[in-house]
Order: sequence, then C-alpha cells, then structure tokens
Amino acid sequence: MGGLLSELKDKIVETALLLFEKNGFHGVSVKEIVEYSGTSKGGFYHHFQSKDELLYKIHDTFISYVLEKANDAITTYQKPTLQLKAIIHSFVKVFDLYKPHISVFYQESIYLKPHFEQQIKKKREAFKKIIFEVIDNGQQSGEFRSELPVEITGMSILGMVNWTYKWYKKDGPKTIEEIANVFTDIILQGILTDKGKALYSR
Amino acid sequence: MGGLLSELKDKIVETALLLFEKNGFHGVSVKEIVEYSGTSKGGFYHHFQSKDELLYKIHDTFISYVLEKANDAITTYQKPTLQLKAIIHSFVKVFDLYKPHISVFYQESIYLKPHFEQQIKKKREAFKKIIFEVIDNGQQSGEFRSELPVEITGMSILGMVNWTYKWYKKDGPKTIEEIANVFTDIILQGILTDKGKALYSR
Amino acid sequence: MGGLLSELKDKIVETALLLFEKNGFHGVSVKEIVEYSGTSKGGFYHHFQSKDELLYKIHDTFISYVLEKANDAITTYQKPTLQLKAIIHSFVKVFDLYKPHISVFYQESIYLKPHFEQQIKKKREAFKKIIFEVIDNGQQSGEFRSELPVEITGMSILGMVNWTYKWYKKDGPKTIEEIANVFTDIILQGILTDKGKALYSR
Amino acid sequence: MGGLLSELKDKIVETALLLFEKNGFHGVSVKEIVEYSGTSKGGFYHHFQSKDELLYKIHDTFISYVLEKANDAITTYQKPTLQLKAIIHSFVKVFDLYKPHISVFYQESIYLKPHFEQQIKKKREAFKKIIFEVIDNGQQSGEFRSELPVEITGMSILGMVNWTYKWYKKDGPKTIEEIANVFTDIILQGILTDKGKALYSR
DNA sequence: AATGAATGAGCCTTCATTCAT
DNA sequence: TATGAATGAAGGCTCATTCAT
Repeated sequence: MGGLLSELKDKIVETALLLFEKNGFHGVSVKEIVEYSGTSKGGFYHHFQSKDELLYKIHDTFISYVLEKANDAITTYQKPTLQLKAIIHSFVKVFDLYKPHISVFYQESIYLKPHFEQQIKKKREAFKKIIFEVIDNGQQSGEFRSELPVEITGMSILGMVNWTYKWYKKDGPKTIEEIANVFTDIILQGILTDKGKALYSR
Repeated sequence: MGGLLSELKDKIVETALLLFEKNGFHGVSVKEIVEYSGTSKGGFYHHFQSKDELLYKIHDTFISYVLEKANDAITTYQKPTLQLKAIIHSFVKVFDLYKPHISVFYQESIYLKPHFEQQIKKKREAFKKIIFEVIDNGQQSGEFRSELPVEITGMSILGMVNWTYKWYKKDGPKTIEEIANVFTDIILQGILTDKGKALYSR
Repeated sequence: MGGLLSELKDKIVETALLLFEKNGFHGVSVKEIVEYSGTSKGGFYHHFQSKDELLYKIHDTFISYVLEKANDAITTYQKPTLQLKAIIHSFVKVFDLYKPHISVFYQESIYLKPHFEQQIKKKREAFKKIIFEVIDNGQQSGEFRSELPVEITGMSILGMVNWTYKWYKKDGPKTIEEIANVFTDIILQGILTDKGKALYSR
Repeated sequence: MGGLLSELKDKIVETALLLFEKNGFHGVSVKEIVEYSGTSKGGFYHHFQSKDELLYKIHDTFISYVLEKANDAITTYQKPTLQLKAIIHSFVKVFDLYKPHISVFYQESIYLKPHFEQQIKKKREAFKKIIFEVIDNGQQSGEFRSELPVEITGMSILGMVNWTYKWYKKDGPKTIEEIANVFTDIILQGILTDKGKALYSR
C-alpha cells in the first residue's frame, strides 16, 4: 500500500536499468534482477509480461520523454537557432536524469522484439523529424548554411550528442552544462551563416 | 602450402560479422554460424578457442586498422588541421569496408570478456589519444579555438563520426565521400579560429 | 440470501468443465478459470481447497449420477434384458446432460490425486459391478449367451457406450435417442440367446 | 555406433511411453524422461525438437501401424465379414505390442500441438473411413443388417475395441486372443443378417 | 466473502563446449 | 583437420497457492 502505485515495479525497472547498462540485456538474468530488486520471479512476471516487455518499457520511457522535450523546445521558441539550441541543451541534460535509460536505448534496441521495435521506431522517427525540420527551417530563414544537406547535418548533431552516453560520467570532471555548451558552440559555429552568427552573437 | 591460410577461418569471421550485426552477439548461436559458414562445431572450435575469442578477433581487426590509419594520417601531414581532416576522412571511409565490424565493435563490446576487453581498450585509448593530441596541437598552433576543452571536442568529433554506423547504408542516397565532406566541413567551421580558417580556405 | 447456495461455485464448475473438456486439466490454469467465471483467485480458493479438489468434484458429480441411474434401472426392472436396456439407455442419455463431465471423467482422471482417485474408483467399481451382475443374471436365466465371459462382455458394452464421448456432438446429425437404440440393438442381438430374443422381440 | 540407428532415441521413446501412460503427458517432465533413459537434457533435444514432437512421434508410430494393418486386412480378404473380422483381430492384437502407445494415443492427443494434431487426424480419419466402407459394403452385399446406420455402427465397434486400453493387462486373466474372439463374436452376432450368419457359421 | 499482489518451485528449452571417432 | 552426438548449467517463464487487506 502507500501512496505510490506499485513501488515494486519502479524498483524493478531501476534495478534492471543499472544492470542492463553494466552487463547488457543478455548479460543479466531475470533471476539477478529480482534478487537485486528484493522480489521474486512471480513478482516480476506479475508486473511485466516478459523480460522483453521490460526492455520495451525502458525504451519507451526515455524516447517519450525526449520527444516531449523536443516538442516543448520548438513550441517555446520560434527561431530555428534558438530551437536547436534548446533541443540540444534539453537533450544533453537528460543524461543526468536518464543516463542508464539512454545507454540501454542505444545498446540494446537490437534485442527489442519486432512488435515493440515498431512502436519505438515511430517515436524515434518523430524525434528525428523535429530536428530535420528545425534545420530545414533554419536554412530557409538564412540562419543556417544551406549548402549542408539536412539529413547528414541532422545525423551529425544527433551523433555528437548521443555519443555522450559512451563516455559521460555524472561524477566526472565535466559538468553536463559544460558539455552542452561546448556541443552547442561547435554546432552553431559549424552550421550558422554569417547572418545567423550576427543575430545570435553572445 | 601456398594460397590463403585457412579460408575457412575467414569465412567464419565473415559470416559471424553479418549475423552479429543483424541479430547481436547473443542473438546468434555457434550452431547458426557454422551452418551458414558451411562447417561444423568441430571446425569452428579448431579455429577459435571460444565464441568470445571470435568476438575479440572481430574487435581487434577493426581497431587495429583504424589505429594504423590514424597513425598514417599524422605521419603524412604536419599541420593539425590537415591531420584532423585526414583522420576524419580515413575513418569515415572505413564504413565502406568495415561496416559490420564497426557495428559489432560499438554494439557488442559490452560482451567482451574482461581479458579481451583490456586489450581492445588499450588500442581504443591509443586512438583517442591521437585525436586529442591533434586537437591540442591545433590549439597551441592557433589553428583551433583554444576555448574549447580538448576532451569534449574530441569526443564530439568521435561521436559525430562513430554514430554513422547507426544510419549509414552503403546503397543509400548519400555516398561516404559526401558524408565525410559534410562532417569535415561542420567540424572545421566549428573549431577553427579565424586564423585557421584563413590558412585553409578552399 | 435464500435461493441457491453459492451460484458462484456452480459457475466455477461449469466454466472449468468447458475449459477442461477443450484444453485438458493441465491446459487450463486457475487464472483462466477465475477470469472466465468472473471471480478471483480468492473467490476460487474460498470454494475449493485446490484445483485438484475441483477436478474431484467434477468426477464425483458424474459418477454419482450414473451410479444412481444404474441402481434405478435394476430396481425398476426385474428381467436382466430389460435392466441392461435401461442402463444403456439411461447412460447414453447422460451425454446430453453431462457431456463435458464425461469427457473430463475419461480424459483427466489420470491427474486425480491418489486420495481422490480412491474415492472415485469405489463408485466406478460399484457401477461396473452392477453391469457384470446383470450380465451374470441374464446368463443364468438363459436370456444371455452363457459362452460369453462376463467381464469381457461387460467391458465391451461399456466401451461401446463410453466411447461416445469421443465423437458425439449435441448438434450433430444423430440424436442421442437414435444412438441409444442402435447400441441396444447391436448389443442385444450380440448377446441374447434365441430364447432371449423370443422373449423380447419387438 | 553399432548396428542400430540411435538406440538412444528408441530408449527415450520407450521410457517416455511408459511414463506418459502412467502419469500423463503433463505428469512427466523432460527431466524425468532423461533420467530414466540414462541421458541428458541435451541428449533429448538432440533427438527431438521438443517434448511436443516426442508426443507426436508416439502418436504417429501407432496410427501408422494400425492404418497399415487395416489396409492389409481389406487387401487380403474380399468379403466384408472377413475383412471386418481381420481388422478387429489385428487391432486387438496390437495391444500386446503397443499398449502404451495406445494409452497415450487416446489419453494425451488433446495436448498435441495444432500442427501435429492435423497430421494425426488425417491418418485417424483414413482408418475410420476403411471401417465405414467395410460396413457399407457388407450392407450392400446383404451380409450386414442394413437398418443399422453406418457411422454409429462403426463407432460402436471402434469404441468397444478402443476401450480395451482402459482395462487390458498383458499379465491379466484374459488373453488378447480370447478378447479378440469375444469382440468379434458379439459384433458379428450383432450386425450380421441371417444370410450373413449362414455364410460364415463356424 | 472476496481481492489480487506476491511467492518460488518447477517446467521446457537453449547453447557454448567437449570428445570419441 | 573435421565431425556431430552428447553434456549440463543456465535461462525465461508458468502457475497453484498464500495472505494481508
């Protein structure tokens, strides 16, 4: 009982996240998850249809969150440059909240069962679409260099940002703020036109 | 005897690579590998101590190759800007040759046994060190913006480039040359000083 | 209050019966039973000690009923031929009322726990005894061919009749009356002496 | 090695047969089967795709055998009465060879997976068809009473014979020969016309 | 009376690896 | 070199049953 709906379920997710991040989806057994969560096989399967569904839930929690944040960013700001800045910043900051989710998202999605994979893919595409559109708009408004192909540019930004999960440590020497600033700096220097730079110079 | 030493061994690696890329290390059994390779369990274990060793060999082939290319790049050129350009170009071009290796390298390294992982890590660090040193040298020579922290800058470049394995398709609409050029363009615009830009303007 | 004692209990039995008939005792879980019955685990275990007890109750309901009918038959009639006819008829007619019980009785009794199995066995033996005695009496009275061994004859009649559960469909092309008549016809022709036939010719 | 192809496979089938007969398909675990067979889980799954496939193989061995025997019977004899006699005799005699197969066949077929069930059903129907045709032919030739419906008559014969698996014991007081004779006797008396009886009187 | 979250023993199956040939 | 039958630990999952509410 108590206030929260099924603390156990949350505990299982949290535990699984840490274990998956460290040892990979196939490097962690349900037995281990339940032992570290302080529950039982039955407890696990009462809350999740399968280990695969747990993996899906982890994926969905993360992608839904970043998709929402990206939508917030483009709603809050009108100018592509500011939108892009906001998206990058919000995304990078997610690392402090969702680092294990992100690691699992990018490492283990290959093991999502087809049915689940489709649902995740939809949201992933939606997120990419937002970024591509921001870049496209920025080129049309003259803020971004229009000689850069939208897709490659978009993927290069995504790559730079996403890759952070491979090396960022919360208790490392670099704060997430600092990282976000450097990324934004390099990218904007890299894609802004002179006109764009003039508009948004610090 | 002449000819190739053990074509079978190569055939096994090649097959495993494709299967691992598609289904993940744990999504492929030794049985499958030997069936698709046209050999047997015995044949497999004659050439590899274990499935883990096969994974290691795949990792090693790739990291050794890119490390060598990076060394070539810094030996061939003297100026950091040219060195960085060469490294990025050579790395991106690897995708046409080693796409499956790269996918496996970045997706499955979590499953490397500790002993193997250490050996790979050494080469990976050596590769990163080369990049970091190029950036550092560029900042000291005044070509690169010295306000950017070396590590974050290095990782942002690595991220942008590495991420390509997630989306690049050999028969897709973008050639690897085009991608390499866009990456180099964005990065150099992003990190070059005005002085640097003046030196290397097209 | 008032009315039927625990309609829920009956609903559970009814549901279980249909499910067991279709999927077998081990092909149906308590969870399924309670879901289809519109109750809960707690509701189930309030009425039944165990899933095994439910199986027992189903067995007992059926065997008690046919035993009673057989007793009625031998009480109502004096002549073995008429008794046998009545038993066969009453038994075959049970199919319209108790088809699922019968299927479960003959298919799943192997899974009765020893304790329950013994109790069912007693009634089953009592029923067989009645049939054997009718045959024996018929031979002694000269109505039945005495060269036929009682047990084999009895079991052949039982087999013919029981087997009906494997193929009889309530909405099939043959009515239960028709089937009962054919069985009686074949059996009586098969075991009656000429004297017997003379006595009971239509 | 040695002469026989996989004695182990046969040993597994034999063991499973005895265990299934006694405890039912779901009352026996693969663990038990391999322990009694003197092999291992791996050994089992090297020979059988699944426990379900083992169940299928047992079904198929039996139904294929009786189908063949029934075909022999109608090929060897021309007259329906002799054909029917031969079929019953050969079928009943199967009990000495295949008693456990038969028990499993009639008790556990409910647990056959749909794919396997279909294949068995085909052969089962073919067998029934042979019997129905013999009866039909006998009625047309005037040997069998034509007022009896073919299907009910056929099923009554099948029921009488099949039911034997419920009570026959190889070391019991009745030989299989004796049983076969009584069955044949009752059935022929039951369905033969006077003309038929005249033709085949002992 | 009734609920349903939680239990944990036990089930079927997979699979990397070994070894007699 | 090469084979493939055999191993057995370990994995994901089911399910009858319990019990606090």
